[in-house]
Amino acid sequence: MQDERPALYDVSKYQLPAVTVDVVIFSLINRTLHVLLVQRKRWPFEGRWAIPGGFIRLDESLEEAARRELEEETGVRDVYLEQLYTFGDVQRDPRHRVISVAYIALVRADAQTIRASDENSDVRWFPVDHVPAPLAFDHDQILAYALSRLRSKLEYTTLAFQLLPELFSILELKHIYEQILGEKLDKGNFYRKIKEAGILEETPYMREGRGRPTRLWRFRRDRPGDKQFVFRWREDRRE
Amino acid sequence: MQDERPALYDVSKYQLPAVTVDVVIFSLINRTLHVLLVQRKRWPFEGRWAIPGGFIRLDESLEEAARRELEEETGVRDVYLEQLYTFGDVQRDPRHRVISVAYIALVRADAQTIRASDENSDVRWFPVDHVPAPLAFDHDQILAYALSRLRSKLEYTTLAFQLLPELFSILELKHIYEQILGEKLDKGNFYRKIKEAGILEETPYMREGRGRPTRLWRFRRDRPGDKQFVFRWREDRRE
DNA sequence: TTATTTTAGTGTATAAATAACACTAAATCG
DNA sequence: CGATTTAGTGTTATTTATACACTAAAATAA
Repeated sequence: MQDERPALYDVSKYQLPAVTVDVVIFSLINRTLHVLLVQRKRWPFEGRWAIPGGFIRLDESLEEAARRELEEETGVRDVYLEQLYTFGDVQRDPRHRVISVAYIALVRADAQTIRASDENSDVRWFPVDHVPAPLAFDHDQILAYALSRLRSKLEYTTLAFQLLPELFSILELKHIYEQILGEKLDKGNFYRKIKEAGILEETPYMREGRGRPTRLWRFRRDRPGDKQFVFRWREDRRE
Repeated sequence: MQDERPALYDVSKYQLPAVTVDVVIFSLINRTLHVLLVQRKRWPFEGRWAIPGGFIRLDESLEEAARRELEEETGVRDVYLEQLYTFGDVQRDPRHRVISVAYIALVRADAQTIRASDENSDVRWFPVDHVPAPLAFDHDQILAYALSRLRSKLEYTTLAFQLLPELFSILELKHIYEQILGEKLDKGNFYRKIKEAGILEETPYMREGRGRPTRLWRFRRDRPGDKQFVFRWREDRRE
């Protein structure tokens, strides 16, 4: 118990579980939150859709494995990535004991280098409220947890910006919040809060549409470290 | 990539990392937040203090492993347990690739069945701001993260109650908040908020001390499911 | 060419939550 | 029996949230 780790030669004495890294990849497509799923071709759960993932290699960290997986599936580098939770129930995979470290990735709307475009692909984007349930393994549970984490972090982090392109309007940002929180927000209050937060940088650009043109903004990465960002929309949330 | 999991016989083709479960065990001792550490007896990090942990067995879930570990170290069952984070840097253990799933446990002040009492033990409680740093492996990092999680969850969960005995005074509860948050709270505002939250149940008991005796309360587990518990002391926190 | 529709953006009155701090209460201590 | 100690309540100013009405600038329709 004290010396809980065996010496090197001891490792072989233990039966080891397999470790995978699964990445719940979100993106905004047509103003709707989507998640990337892959279709399984073999037993178990043949034909079911699953969260993309793969075995960890001994020479890469968990996050490196997640980034590799992400790039393999989407071709995208340089995205927001965050560890979600580790799922380790004994029977989650019928073949072998598998422990899965789940990550969340947010891919920007304009970074669509993705090979998941055509209808017949075995890699596809699904709107988060229309996934082909049940998913393989315990992936319904993982997805549900990822969404819940997304919702709760939206309010006190700048996470929403990770889903937007470089330039965006304030109402587009509001739309993301509404998408993820699943509720309407007041326009005036949104404008006020987001401006007070001081995390937006005005650009000279406008976008024209049907009504009045809209100003485009960019996310200020260089935020003056002094005051912290808090952006709370509701009080009664938690994970 | 699509079929990211090999069939059963394939598992042996991969080199597998070892998986441990480490449990950061907190308790309140003499009104101060303490963490349980064990002293290593062998290389690597011989003599250094470490967060208790052990290898996962194939027939137990992650949480079961954490509970087993916890009971081995403290003799305590029935405690608050929550998964913290999974640490998997390649070089965190010099012997072998080890991925560690860290948990937080909160042990109630009155449940001191612990064999960590005497000074010469290799299992000991340390005040969280006086741990014998550096700890073994990356355990300084794990402990720091555990504390930060504890702080942020304190405000919107009933987590603090897990550290208190069955009966406690409101000022004792306030003291826990101050311990963990590391700042003084206003007495009047604390009384008001905790009472409005409706999570305390008054008991007929009092405790006598030097000044005016104090009323004892108990935590209401049977909270009427309707209104959610929010108990925020500061706005500018996150993890 | 003017009225209507559409989307963008601002302002304001009220309600609610928070923070600061002064006060009262019940016991022991000297 | 007054001072001290710890417990607990009350009051007010300030900040923040909420609801909702208003103005603005473009396209489109009459």
